[in-house]
Amino acid sequence: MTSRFDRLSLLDTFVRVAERRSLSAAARDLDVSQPSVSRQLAALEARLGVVLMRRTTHDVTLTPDGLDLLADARRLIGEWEAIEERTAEGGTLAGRVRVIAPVALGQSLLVNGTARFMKQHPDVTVDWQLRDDPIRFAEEGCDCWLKVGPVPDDTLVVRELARVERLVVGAPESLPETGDVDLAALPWVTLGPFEGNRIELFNREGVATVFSVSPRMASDNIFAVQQAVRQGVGVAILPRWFVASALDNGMLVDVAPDWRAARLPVNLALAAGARRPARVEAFAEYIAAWCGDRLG
Amino acid sequence: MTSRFDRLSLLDTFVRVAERRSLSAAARDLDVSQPSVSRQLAALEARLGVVLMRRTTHDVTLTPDGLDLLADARRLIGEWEAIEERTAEGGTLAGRVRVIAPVALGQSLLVNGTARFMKQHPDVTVDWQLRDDPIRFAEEGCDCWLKVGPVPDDTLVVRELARVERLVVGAPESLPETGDVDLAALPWVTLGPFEGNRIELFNREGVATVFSVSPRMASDNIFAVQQAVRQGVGVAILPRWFVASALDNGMLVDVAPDWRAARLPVNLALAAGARRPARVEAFAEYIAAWCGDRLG
DNA sequence: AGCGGTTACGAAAGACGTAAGGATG
DNA sequence: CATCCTTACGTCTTTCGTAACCGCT
Repeated sequence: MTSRFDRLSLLDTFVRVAERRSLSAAARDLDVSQPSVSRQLAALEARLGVVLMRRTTHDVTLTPDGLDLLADARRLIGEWEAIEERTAEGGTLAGRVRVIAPVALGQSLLVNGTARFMKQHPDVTVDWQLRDDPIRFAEEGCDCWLKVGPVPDDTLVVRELARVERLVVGAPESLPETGDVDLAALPWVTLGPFEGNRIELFNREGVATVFSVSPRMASDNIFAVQQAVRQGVGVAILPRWFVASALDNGMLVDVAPDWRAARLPVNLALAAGARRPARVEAFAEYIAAWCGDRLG
Repeated sequence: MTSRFDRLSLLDTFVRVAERRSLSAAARDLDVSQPSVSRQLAALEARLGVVLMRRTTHDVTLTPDGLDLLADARRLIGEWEAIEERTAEGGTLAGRVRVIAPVALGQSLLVNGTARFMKQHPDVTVDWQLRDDPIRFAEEGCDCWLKVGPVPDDTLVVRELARVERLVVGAPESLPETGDVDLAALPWVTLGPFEGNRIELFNREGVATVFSVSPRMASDNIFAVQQAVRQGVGVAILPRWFVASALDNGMLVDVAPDWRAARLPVNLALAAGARRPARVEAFAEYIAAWCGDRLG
């Protein structure tokens, strides 16, 4: 009756099965027999008095109870790992860190920026997923979520990395030579998630100016917007970190040096446990420093 | 080599031994043989690669590593309990909640106030420790810490329950009959931890008045101060909740209705885990509501 | 000398893997 | 019908309690 299974191992198998959606696959991962996984799962369900997974022969799906457990299980496992790692101090970091980040931020800045981290910690695997859709953190098995704008999940610990400066840029040849430009009269290219047709800018004193535009082009992809601007389609609001080199080499110009769009916060979110595995803490620390330097 | 011990049980025994400062006592508590405890402790130490406790024949003391582990171990155990309780929903709460609270707050308000909670949850034991010294939360095995003033421990989650109103009270017969009193000229009784010889009061507009007094009496005990005031030794600054009934029945009067001392925050602190056992959450919720009603 | 922690040993319990059974797409 | 999960069974590992041993006050 008293299952002498290690409760943390039980959670571990549970998480593995949930991730692989298969008992057999989890068994291979964990290097045990498949019946063993089956028994452990059954034992966990018996212990909690709840059905965690609905098994059909060709798929395994979490019940609502299972979904609830998933986040807690991952956290508990992580906290145990943190304990083991802390006492075995000085040891080299190892394991996998799963990161979700916005496409734009990830493919240019972040992935490049982690090269040094990867060299420093050769046994750590970083698994990047670049996507812009809001995620259900708890269900993803994600260790570290980077997001532009507020993080809509109060089960997470959020740290603001930077507030990115955004400015109006255009291709130099497509702009009037006169110093003063009528921003509202220019053709605009807008970046989907952040602007509608309403542009709001602030000068150094914090005074706002608002005007409507009917964009010549709109896209949810920041690279597409930049390309369009370079080719003279119009002007756009883009983050400074993204256009810094283009500004330096003259491909783009700061159309309205006195005006800036509201700064957008870049946040880093971690699961809310009291402790996290050392590899996760180290990665978060590293990426925070990197972003602070580059985006601030 | 592969210790098949349940890691959470290992932590549980470790905590028990730390609390009882004895392997034998812990064994009795846990209803296992004493050698079993010895083995589990050894297994945990082997697993973490650290000596957790220094055992002499008549005492067991934690090493620094052991001290570090203690808080984490308690948290992990609590979080597992939270998992078990959440799934076994609707179940009746059980177990022990250890509370540390200031003497004054505890012996009058709090302990009385929990009567209904105790009735609602007959299987929950509440273990009150009333003391005013700052505690090392992590080492105490405390679930819930009530404190007046800021909580100097960033490993805790703090919730402000109330900001208590404090007013100048005196015994009616010992006061001049005239409406206007010169507060600085009255004899004072001061409450140790909160006042020195410098009294600062605010009127409704938030304007401050400061004056020095040389107290006729000083004490760190709020009951002693109240007694002295009632017997006409002098006036004192006391919290409204504490003197409310004395004000109602005329034993004390509000000496300076236009002036109030700065409100003192009453905080509730819990260990910072993502989840806590249901009994702890329930207790915290209850005591917070109670204090909000009575102290606000 | 007594109390308390560790080590030794036999016994019992439980978890594992292999193999058979059953359900589903 | 093939795949995947569950149940059955025998083996083996591991933990448990009892008992002897050792150290400290």
